[in-house]
Amino acid sequence: MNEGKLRLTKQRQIILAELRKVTSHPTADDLYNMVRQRLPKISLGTVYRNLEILSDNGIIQKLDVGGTQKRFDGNAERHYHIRCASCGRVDDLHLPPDENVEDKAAKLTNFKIIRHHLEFVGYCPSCNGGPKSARF
Amino acid sequence: MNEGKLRLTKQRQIILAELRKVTSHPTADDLYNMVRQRLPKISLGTVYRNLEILSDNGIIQKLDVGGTQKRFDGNAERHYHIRCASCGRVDDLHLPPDENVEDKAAKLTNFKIIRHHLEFVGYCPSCNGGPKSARF
DNA sequence: TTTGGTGCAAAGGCTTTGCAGAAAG
DNA sequence: CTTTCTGCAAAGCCTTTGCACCAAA
Repeated sequence: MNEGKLRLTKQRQIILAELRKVTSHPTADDLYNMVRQRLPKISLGTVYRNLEILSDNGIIQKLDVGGTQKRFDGNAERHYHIRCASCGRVDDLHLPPDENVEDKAAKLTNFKIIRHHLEFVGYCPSCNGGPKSARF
Repeated sequence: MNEGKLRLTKQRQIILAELRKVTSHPTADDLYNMVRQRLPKISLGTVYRNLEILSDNGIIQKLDVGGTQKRFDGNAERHYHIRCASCGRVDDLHLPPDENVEDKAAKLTNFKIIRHHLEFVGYCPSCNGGPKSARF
């Protein structure tokens, strides 16, 4: 975690700006390629470090929606996601967050609940026939 | 994926038996250590391969509940999970799966929905004071 | 037999980290 | 100035894979 104050470096500003431009929930590597168009000398390590810092501070969200890579969301508000089982694309789902569900869960466990995640898996419009039609 | 027929090898049977013994959602490495007590010569690669095959065939579930390692669940029925933000422990949550939520989501997207996952994050009884008291 | 499975070790893929120099405040 | 940040490269960690031998059916 990061205890000190954050500096507004060029790298940090551009990473955040690029992430906020899109709704595609890019991976760290995606962001690296996006940012590189404006800052060709930036390193992948810097992108990882900044994404970590920004999400630790609640400025962005780090998503773990399945797959091998983490994804990032420039929208820090609570919302749900849907992922394509075929191409991996992740979209926002504008379903109002269910507040009651945490109370219901609280009654069934001894955990102190902090938050919940709801993720849908399906086939996106481009992959719609199912897995076969989606492989190339 | 696996198209051929499955053989009932000693390794496969014991991996499945050990996984079904527990409700702790072990990682591949956890299982490796569990199985090694009965089959000392088994390799970690075999554990990974079998867990993959078993989950591809719907006999077990592979979980991606956050953190760096995947976890495995010997209970193939649909159910939700709760993870401790401090120690990483994952418990089952016996909240009845919400069937309606997939219909609601379907109206908001062009995806063909296959399934959904609901995961809670909190502090487990052992870590209950929050993150500070939980670090050793 | 035939064909899928195993053990071993190496390779892979994503992410983190040590370090010396650069830059923000 | 002081402290954080950056670029680079190496290291780390989890998982997958190639290969020769083994074993289930």
